[in-house]
Amino acid sequence: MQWAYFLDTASVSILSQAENGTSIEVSLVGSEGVIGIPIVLRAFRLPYRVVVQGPGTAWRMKADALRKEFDRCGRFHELLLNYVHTLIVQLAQSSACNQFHTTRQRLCRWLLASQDLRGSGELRSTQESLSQMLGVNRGSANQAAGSLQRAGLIRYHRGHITILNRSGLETAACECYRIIRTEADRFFPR
Amino acid sequence: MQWAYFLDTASVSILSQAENGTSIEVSLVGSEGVIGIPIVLRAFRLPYRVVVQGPGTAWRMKADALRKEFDRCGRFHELLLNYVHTLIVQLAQSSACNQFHTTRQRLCRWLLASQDLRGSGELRSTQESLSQMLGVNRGSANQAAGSLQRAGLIRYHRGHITILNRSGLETAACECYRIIRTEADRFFPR
DNA sequence: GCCCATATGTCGGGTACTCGACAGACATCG
DNA sequence: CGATGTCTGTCGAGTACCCGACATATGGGC
Repeated sequence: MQWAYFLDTASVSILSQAENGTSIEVSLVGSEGVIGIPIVLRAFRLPYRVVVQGPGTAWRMKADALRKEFDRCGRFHELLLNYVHTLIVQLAQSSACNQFHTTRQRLCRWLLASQDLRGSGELRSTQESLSQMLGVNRGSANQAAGSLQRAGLIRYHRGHITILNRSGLETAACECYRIIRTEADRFFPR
Repeated sequence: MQWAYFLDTASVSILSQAENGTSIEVSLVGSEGVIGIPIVLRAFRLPYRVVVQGPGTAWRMKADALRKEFDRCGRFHELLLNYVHTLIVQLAQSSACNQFHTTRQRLCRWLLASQDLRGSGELRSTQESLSQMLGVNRGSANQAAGSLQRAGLIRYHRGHITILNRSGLETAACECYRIIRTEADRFFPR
């Protein structure tokens, strides 16, 4: 890890790949987050893949500079620690969510989080890549997406997803979206 | 949060409770860990329950003192950050594990981690509490535990579990145990 | 020795999801 | 225009797990 990235309009997925080749998104990072937390935690590596979700801009910073500024224990230190806290809550909640909630509920959560990060109801993702984010079979992703489209919550076509009814999605999502969002808003209000 | 706890012989589960009342363990903390990370992250609360697994000892430290010592950015600062890194990996891996692996595999992982933390192959846990740790139905926990007992890997009786064949458990567990363990050993070798 | 709370075993119906496969719809490019 | 690769819809067999219920076994307390 030579650089840390502060995302501007880009959003980034952190993916875990299982031994059988399937993958699942463990964290979705946007402008309130940082790619490179292991640098400040003195770990310098992370056993996961980082995938940029689409075109967008970011700033980068040398790992050494990041650590030096962090170690001054000023406002930068505090902000990064706050982000680490929201990351921990995001990870813990995802863990429970994967165990308890249906693919449909989790898809709603992903769509809402993606809209938050990209600041737009227009998303780019095929059902194939959706299934890799959610860690499910493509057929299951198709069922969930089709169900949301029939309910009028989203519309999609060849890799282009449009969110039509955000509050409807919030109702159809599990509580995990709200829990993660509440914790993030404490430190990074919009 | 008034106190942070440094565990000695105790082990502690951090549980997430879903709205339907079911629960799942999101983190298992032992002597290499700390209860109270939100204090140093300036969050001071965490939306999860903390449950002590059994009798054991720990030291405690006032929240203010913890934060002050942390902010000196010395060795204590570094050690806590290292633990935060291992916590992040533990959470991310659990998230993937819950999605991909069977109850039997996950039970093996939990037994191995518990043995590591308690330093003993004698564990106290009923199938009911096992099911709450794994976030599954008690019937499923019963099936998984019965299968391991028939395979000669463990023996259990009325809330008392004995690990008979540790390497067999490692074979029957998913890769998640090894991944989490490897990351922890980097910073906290036994 | 008996009672009772606790722990474990089991069963059947139902559901969500997997896995592989195939077909149709669509956009792009030659 | 036709060919090709991508994206989406669907299907059937199989599996893991849920949920509630009930039965059995066990150990401690009276």
